[in-house]
Amino acid sequence: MKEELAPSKNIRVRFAPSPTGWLHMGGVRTALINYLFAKNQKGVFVLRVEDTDLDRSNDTYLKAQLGDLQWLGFKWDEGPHPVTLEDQGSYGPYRQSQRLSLYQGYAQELIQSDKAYYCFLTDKEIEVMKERALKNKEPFRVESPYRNKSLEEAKERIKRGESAVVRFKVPKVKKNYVLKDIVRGEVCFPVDMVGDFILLRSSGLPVYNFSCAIDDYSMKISHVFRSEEHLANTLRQMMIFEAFGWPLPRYGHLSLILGEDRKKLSKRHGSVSCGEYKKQGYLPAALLNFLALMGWNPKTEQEIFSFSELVDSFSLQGLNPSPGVFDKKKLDWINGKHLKQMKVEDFLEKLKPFFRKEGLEFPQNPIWWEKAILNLKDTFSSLHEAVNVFRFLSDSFFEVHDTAREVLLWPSTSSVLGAWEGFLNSYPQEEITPEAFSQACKDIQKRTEVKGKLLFMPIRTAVLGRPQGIELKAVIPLISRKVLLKRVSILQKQQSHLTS
RNA sequence: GUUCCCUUCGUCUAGCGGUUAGGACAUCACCCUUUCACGGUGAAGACACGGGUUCGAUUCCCGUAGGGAACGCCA
Repeated sequence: MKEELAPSKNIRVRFAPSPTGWLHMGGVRTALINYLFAKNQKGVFVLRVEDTDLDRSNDTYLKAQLGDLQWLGFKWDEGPHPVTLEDQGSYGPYRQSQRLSLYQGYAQELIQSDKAYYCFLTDKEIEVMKERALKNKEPFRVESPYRNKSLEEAKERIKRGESAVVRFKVPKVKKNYVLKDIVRGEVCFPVDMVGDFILLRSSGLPVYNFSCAIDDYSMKISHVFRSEEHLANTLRQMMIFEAFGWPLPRYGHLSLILGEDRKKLSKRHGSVSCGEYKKQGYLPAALLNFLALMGWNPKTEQEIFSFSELVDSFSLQGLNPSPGVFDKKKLDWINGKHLKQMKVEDFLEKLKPFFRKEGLEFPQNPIWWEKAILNLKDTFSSLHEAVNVFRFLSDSFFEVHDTAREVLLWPSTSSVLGAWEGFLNSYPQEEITPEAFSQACKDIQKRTEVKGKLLFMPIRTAVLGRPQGIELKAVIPLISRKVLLKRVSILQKQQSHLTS
């Protein structure tokens, strides 16, 4: 049964990425749920860096992840500054690599109280044990012969230069550990589910389960939301908390995000990093909206949420234990909805970096922009799509698309183009109004006796370079007469080339 | 293999003993549109199976099946 949470002060949650790669969508969802809970409860959101794997962690990844988190709109109350990496908050340092002496001290405490021991098993010896277990179809668990050796003996070996890890002495007395999970209710683990796991590596660096437990305690973390794959780790961490006699934080294990093949979302499913979605033109608010709706339900029929609406409506009861498949189509839809709700100036702001990247140039005139975005905004479902549409408005861009070929071969096309050119030449202003354009179409139709798609497709091709696409009435006022003339003449040249 | 988790339309989900099983994405049709899209209307589409408990199970319990995850000196 799910347990109701008593309202509690001092809510402190954390998101604890490890800087060994780019920020992953699963990570974003974990961060989001933690954040929503913290902020909904007026609690503290801590960002802790789990960089005890020195070989794989680096500052490039760390900065990229913090940057992405910031881009998404997360603000952490405590943790490293996104640019300088300088710690902010009174429970620091927030990078585990800077807390090593803390872990070593606690490890000593466990060793002294006989709850942990030095183990001298080599990789090779463990490998042999594993193979034997596999052969006998037994579950593999490390059974260290050093578990019951005296501390004096161990110290003697270390003095001689042997390298040792510190293993936790998993208690053999208790039968089961019961976790009261916020999203799954009671989860029961048998003690022998895990063997004596490593606390400290031979290098003296802590392993995830140890540093995580120590830090959740010492940073006074009240609630931990993390993905379901950590369930077995939680058992280990519960044991560590028990060994120290510390009160356990509340845990909530979030359902996994799956790819279309129902396997854990990973690189082979395509885009999984936050940065890729950013690059593709998704809005941060849309990404968060989409992710929030996987595994969480607002209990209303609302589907489109701003970040702050998400914070306001969040509740633990909406959390769902079953895994969910990442549906990009739905993301696209949500993104489109967010795009349509955007103010013109915000929209332009989001679009600018994409224009820069594509090398597109546009009039500086703000009135032009206002009109352009207003006319076209509702047809986009992503910024990427928007850029592709705006491309047609750029003075410097005109390309005759392959699909125009057929149109150019129609016998009536040449007279339509001629009439269109004639209209442009005689039009007294640079900016053509939608009304003038409609009238022009009627005139051309009357003069050439061509109508329907035979009329409109050549004109659209003369404007956009292709017979299909954006509505002409919306787009004509945004392109100057001069540019339109240039485009017709290019097309006419191609046409005569093609037909001769 | 062992342990743990999960199971309502193709997908995300509502449902917390009595419902015509609700919504959304996607799909299809129609409307709007002198194209594409947007938008609008509508259609089709689900309780994995077998036992209990109960007057009554999608809902509670137990099995079975299926799927997933974890079993590192990764996190």
